[in-house]
Amino acid sequence: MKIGELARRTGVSERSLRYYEQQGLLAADRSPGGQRDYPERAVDRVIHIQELFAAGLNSRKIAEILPCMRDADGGPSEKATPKLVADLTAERDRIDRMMRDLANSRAVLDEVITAAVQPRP
Amino acid sequence: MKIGELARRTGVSERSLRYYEQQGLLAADRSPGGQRDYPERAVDRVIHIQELFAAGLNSRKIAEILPCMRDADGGPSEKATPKLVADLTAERDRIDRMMRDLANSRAVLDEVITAAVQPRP
DNA sequence: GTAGAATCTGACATCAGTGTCAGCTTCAAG
DNA sequence: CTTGAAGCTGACACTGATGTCAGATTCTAC
Repeated sequence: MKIGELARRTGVSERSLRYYEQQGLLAADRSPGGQRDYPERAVDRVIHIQELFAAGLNSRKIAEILPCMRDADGGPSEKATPKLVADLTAERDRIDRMMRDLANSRAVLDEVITAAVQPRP
Repeated sequence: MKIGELARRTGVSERSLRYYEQQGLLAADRSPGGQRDYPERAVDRVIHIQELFAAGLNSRKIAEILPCMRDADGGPSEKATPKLVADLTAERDRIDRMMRDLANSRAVLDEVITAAVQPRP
């Protein structure tokens, strides 16, 4: 599959897909003329990458995690090192914190919205 | 209270406090010599600002919301306009989406961690 | 073979909050 | 008064994923 189709199917821009390759997150074969040729699994991989970006991880960390993830083909190709596990645990804690903060922020917004819709008598 | 104390009490850098003022988020009196003098309520206000930043709102939006928030003194000084309510509702939806995404990302991390700690037989 | 769509590389811009530094002024304690 | 800590302004850097553009090349359908 060429880059245009992958972009269309994942909703990720071609620019970003090339960036992912540059960061070592997403490999691609090349046609004789040099154009990228992605395997079918790239779709899931890109989606995984986006999930991790959405979680606030940077590309370096994502590059470490990806080989340890179970993908469409089955088990992970690498096992996480103790250090990576520690890092990931820290990230998970950070996400937990972020979710609590977001819940709080949501409540703040909600209060403003409610107050505006149903003003004090 | 001067800027150093406010920074210490809120955990926000002096640089950021000055930036908040520049963005119209945080007013301060000035001493005869020109130094900022914050009221006690500024502490809560800064915390509110941080909450909203953490929720992904930018300073423009925060500037719109702040006057509509209930602060230490009681009721909001302004009522949210219909447009602001619509904006805030959209933000709230965005936060909801983000929380779902984070929950998903958390599960992804958790899977990697679990797989590493307790490998398949 | 040729036209047009798709892809390539490389470079520069953006956003927005924050860090940091320089040079100067003000404040407070002795 | 003096001295050192704290504050002020203004400027520049950074981060890091993504947008965008230019100019060249490749692919695909006719």
